[in-house]
Amino acid sequence: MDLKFKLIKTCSCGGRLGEFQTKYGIHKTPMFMPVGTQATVKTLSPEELKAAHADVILANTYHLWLRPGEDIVKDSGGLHTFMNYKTGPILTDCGGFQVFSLAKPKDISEEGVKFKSHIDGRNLFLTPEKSIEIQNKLGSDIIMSFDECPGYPVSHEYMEKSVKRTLRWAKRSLNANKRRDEQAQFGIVQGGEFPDLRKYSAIETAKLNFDGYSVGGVSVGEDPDTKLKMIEYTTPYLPKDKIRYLMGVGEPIDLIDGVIRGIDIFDCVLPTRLARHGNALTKDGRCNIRNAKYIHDFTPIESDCDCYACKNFTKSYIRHLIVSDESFGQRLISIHNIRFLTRLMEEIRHHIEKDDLLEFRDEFYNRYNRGK
RNA sequence: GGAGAGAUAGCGAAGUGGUUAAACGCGGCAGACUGUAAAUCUGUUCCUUCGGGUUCCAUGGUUCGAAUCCAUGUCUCUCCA
Repeated sequence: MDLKFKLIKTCSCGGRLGEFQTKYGIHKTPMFMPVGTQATVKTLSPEELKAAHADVILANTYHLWLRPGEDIVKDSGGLHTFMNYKTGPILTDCGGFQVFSLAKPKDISEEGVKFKSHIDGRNLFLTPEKSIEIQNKLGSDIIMSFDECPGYPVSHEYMEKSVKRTLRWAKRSLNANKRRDEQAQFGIVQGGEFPDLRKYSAIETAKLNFDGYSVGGVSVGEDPDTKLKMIEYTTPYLPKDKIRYLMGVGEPIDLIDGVIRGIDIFDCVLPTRLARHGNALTKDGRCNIRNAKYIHDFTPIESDCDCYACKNFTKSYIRHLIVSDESFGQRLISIHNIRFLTRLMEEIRHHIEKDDLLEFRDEFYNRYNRGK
């Protein structure tokens, strides 16, 4: 499916203002996508996601393959129907990251990856073809090619081998997609911290003519400077008329820095995971709502935030819920954190338009880190 | 009135002569979290001017040494009248 990505403006610092189209409408970039691995953005209903201005959301091939099984989702009418998410597109990740993050042993060969189920320990074999077949059955709007996500650090020698294999897997993933007309497909660039490999991976992946390109292998344990370099080594070699997707990055300042380096869309578990652990994102940095200093704080998490949590509840109350292990507290902070990031993206788009994104970046950075 | 059982740090609960300032859990106080094996994980939790000080109901005793043994007292629980 052609996403009809339109690059509206590139600001002087490199930030891109754009939009793309799906049957759900026009989607503005830069954009943040919340993660709903198991066909649910944890603790949130589709209505709450919409209210938090979530647009595209993620789901995961690996998890849904194991449970409930892609055929169940298909029989239900597809992922949108299964989870009743009707207001925006769904992107499915390919399962490559799970091969990286799940416990060993794993055995990576040309054919695919042998590893063990985290649920019952049974042997699994995931290949590019299998990943795409599952994603075809899930019926997401954007699917990801199967890649290897090496950790950090990894030797240049290994990374080169891995990048070339991921490239071969990208071709196989493309050939395996039986629903290209309905499901857009992205390729994933790897290459770790190595400029030559990032460049090679970007150029060669771009030759395959995907509908968009991901920067993968980021946020796998590297330091902040290296993370930015990984992006800088990649985006110059990606086609300008296609979406660039930075996978797994969601720290507010990283989103701005990513946009400055030419990224259009992001996904991350951070806002929802932090929320479940009692951390609210604010312009003044993270707010650990469990802290005793909020016991008597009857103000909202952020007074200028338009989310349901901030419009209706105080820090004192939300703290009480979190400390008491009440799920409503996790839900309220999840709503806020997602809205915080969607609002941040709105601001980023605004500042690309005004062409003062770098100034905004510095202001945001200073305020966000002032308490530290 | 009689017979048993017990009292350990904020709470619950180990520990029956030294390596015990006292396991473990909860609670408290903080921290981490980046394509979700995460409503998870980590640190810390008697006082301290960091030298040390004072602890296991109370008091007295035995011992080189006691939360641990003995005596008395106080309180709590169970059962029988």
